[in-house]
Amino acid sequence: MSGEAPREMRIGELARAGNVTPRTIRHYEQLGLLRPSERAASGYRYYTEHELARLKKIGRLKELGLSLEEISTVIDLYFEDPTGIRGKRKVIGILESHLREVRRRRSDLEQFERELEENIAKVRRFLAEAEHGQD
Amino acid sequence: MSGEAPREMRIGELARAGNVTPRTIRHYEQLGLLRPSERAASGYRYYTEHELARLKKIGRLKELGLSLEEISTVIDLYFEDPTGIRGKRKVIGILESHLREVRRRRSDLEQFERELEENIAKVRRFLAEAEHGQD
DNA sequence: ATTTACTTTGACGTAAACGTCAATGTTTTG
DNA sequence: CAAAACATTGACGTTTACGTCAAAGTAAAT
Repeated sequence: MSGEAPREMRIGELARAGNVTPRTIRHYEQLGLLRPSERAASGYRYYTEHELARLKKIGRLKELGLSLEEISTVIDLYFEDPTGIRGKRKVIGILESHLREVRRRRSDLEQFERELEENIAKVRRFLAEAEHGQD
Repeated sequence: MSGEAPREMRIGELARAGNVTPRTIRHYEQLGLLRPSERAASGYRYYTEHELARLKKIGRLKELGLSLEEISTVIDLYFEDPTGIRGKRKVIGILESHLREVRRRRSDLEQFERELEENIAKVRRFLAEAEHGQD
């Protein structure tokens, strides 16, 4: 009725699945970013799909340009269910500042995108002219 | 008829305008990324608007996740006037891959923005409920 | 019961991108 | 022209995000 035997894996397998190295996973653990679901008597770390999802989320947040430390301040907002009452306003404050930052970066990227399009068009024109003349 | 006296500035002013430090500018110079337009007999570096534009471009390429070394291999594509004929297609190829990257990152940011908005709304709802109940 | 493959905890190493003196020279300003 | 503000070249320091041993224990496969 209850436990679906949640498919455990060790650090190597998690690393392959998450496209990182075991060292990276241990590093994340040191920063408090990703803890194993269980620790065997031997000392071996065991993980489940849940930790894999978290690992992947960390990767995406990294691609956004967040440092691991920044990630550690927000990652739980994605995984903890928000039933605690304490500090809700602070959480909102943090999320809102992240939102502002994301919007700023997005508009920077839009600007850059336009510049790139212009540059490409410019080079294309030169290319076309050149092909008309000699080659 | 010719020289419009192109408004020179020293490293400190360029740094402020580009929102970096003088150290950063010297570092970029060491990497061959950004050279002063002139070097006075005193040793002082002098820059113009052209170098400021270049400095800003470096910043944007950095935000794209390029390393300074990668930037040094492509930055000239943005500033050399494209009258040379050789390698135009390669240039277009690089610019287009940058464009693809920019678009990918932009859509990632959009996704993240939506997630943030959702999370904020969610926490807000919990906050409102809690205030209804006790507090 | 051995190999063989994995994992553990240190602990030192590294690459990138600057930060931060220090000692000294330069430019500007009152 | 003296003081304040700014710049120069070293050169060592720092942070981030891991890489890379080493020594030793554990698990899996034959």
